[in-house]
Amino acid sequence: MEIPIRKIELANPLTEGERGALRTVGGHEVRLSARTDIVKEGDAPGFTTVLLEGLVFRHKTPADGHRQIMAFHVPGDWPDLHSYFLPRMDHSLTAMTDCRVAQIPHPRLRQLIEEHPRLGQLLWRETMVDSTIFREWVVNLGSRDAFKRTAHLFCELREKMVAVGVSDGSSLELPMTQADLADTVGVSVVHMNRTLQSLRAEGAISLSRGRLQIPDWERLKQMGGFDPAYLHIDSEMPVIEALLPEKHGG
Amino acid sequence: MEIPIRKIELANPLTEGERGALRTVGGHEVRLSARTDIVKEGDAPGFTTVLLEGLVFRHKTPADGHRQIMAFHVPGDWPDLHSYFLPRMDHSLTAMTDCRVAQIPHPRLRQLIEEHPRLGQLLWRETMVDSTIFREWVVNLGSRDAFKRTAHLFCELREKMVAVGVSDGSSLELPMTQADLADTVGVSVVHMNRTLQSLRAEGAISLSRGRLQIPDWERLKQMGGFDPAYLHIDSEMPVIEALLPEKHGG
DNA sequence: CGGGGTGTTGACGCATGTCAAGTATGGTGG
DNA sequence: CCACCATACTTGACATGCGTCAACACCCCG
Repeated sequence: MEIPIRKIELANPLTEGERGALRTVGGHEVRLSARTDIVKEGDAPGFTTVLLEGLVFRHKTPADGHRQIMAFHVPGDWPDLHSYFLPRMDHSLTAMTDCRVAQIPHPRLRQLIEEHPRLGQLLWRETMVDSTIFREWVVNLGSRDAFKRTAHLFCELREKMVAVGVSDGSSLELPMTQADLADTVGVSVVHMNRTLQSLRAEGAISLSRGRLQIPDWERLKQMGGFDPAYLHIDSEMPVIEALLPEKHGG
Repeated sequence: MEIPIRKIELANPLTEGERGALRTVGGHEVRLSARTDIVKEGDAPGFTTVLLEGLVFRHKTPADGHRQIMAFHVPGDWPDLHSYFLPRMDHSLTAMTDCRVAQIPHPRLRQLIEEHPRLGQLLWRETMVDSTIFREWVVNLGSRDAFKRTAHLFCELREKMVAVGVSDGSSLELPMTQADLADTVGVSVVHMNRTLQSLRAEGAISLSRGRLQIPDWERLKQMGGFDPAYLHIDSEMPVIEALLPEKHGG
């Protein structure tokens, strides 16, 4: 089991010791078929999940309303890391495609963080990037119409997938239904259908058989009012240098 | 300058050493008048802000759209802690009322975290709670109508204010305009005005001269479909016990 | 006493929801 | 290979939540 480090390393290169620690952190690897729950709202899982392969999403169905999807995750993400500090899940985590995940027991995670404090800080940074993305979703849902919201979502998915190397930027594997998209963007299925037709008519995308094609990336970006800064994909993390083992050891 | 620990301690009591470290962390105390920016989108502040007194909010105005308010913060919150790892601000932080804040230079923060790793973890936990709140805002904006969204917002503000002791639960000081509320809930000013009238007509609230009255808390909660679990106000943080200095020292 | 920000109201239009009836599409069993 | 079914997608007609515009009322502050 090899935990993907590509995404973490975008912020700061790992040392050999840190890579080794991740390699030997333990936990089991699990294969899941599409549409199965990994953890459910209300659960208190004793482990943290690292996505190795596939696409997963987080969602919640409030008592009074409809299901809302709140995040999609790509390989290298730790989508329920918060369960380490906030044991009770306030939403569910479900596989969108067939997936491979690593499940790291919390005690192992604690050991990892204690022995490699810089890894802890890199994960903390991941938590903050996650938070930034949710804020952008708030902006998206609160201030844009269905057309822009949908374009923006596709932009985000593309950038995240390109960053971890599962897309070349011109097309992505997106095996979700229009109902899934509707519950993400906060519109009805019927309206999502019409929104997708507009996007197609504008030549911004084509979407069929689970694959999204992006013939004109600049155009799609412009339609969604997309500014990738919030993803912090290549932003530096200056303060952590001081914790590098090399700095202490010589 | 006394950094409020009440909120942090809800998760886990602090040791005397940790309290002392917070007390002597340094940085200056600053007074701000209402409606002044603390940090702006695009800034790379060299410090982290702790709110000591007052109400602040975070917001962003995308190039193509309207201002979106994405968070309100109460005393004890660290609203721009992320600037420690993600230097470039992707949104602005502004005082809603006259405020007192502490500005802790990042190097001091690093020192604090290195010397008191458990404090670092408690702050990491705060980051996760923050993230949880943004997710709930996504649910709120994506799956509820203006009436419920507004009721839900008031519920959240009440609970946060009660938790840190600036409200008794029956009324709160909320000196924001209807335009502010509209930009939070993602509706127009006119519609917010009508929504507030409905809430008043239902007897759920009254709002005037900057004060929100909540005559029937249970009713308001029910109208907003509000479940306070996501605030994690009194949830435990079990894994951190092991880092308590007492456990090591005896 | 005047003026700017804030709150309120009505008329009207558009984005989006709901309902209902289809048409593809893909998987399964005979 | 076909018949069948369930699920997804699509379309039209209509209802409604919400936005926009414009006018006016209120209120604090100078």
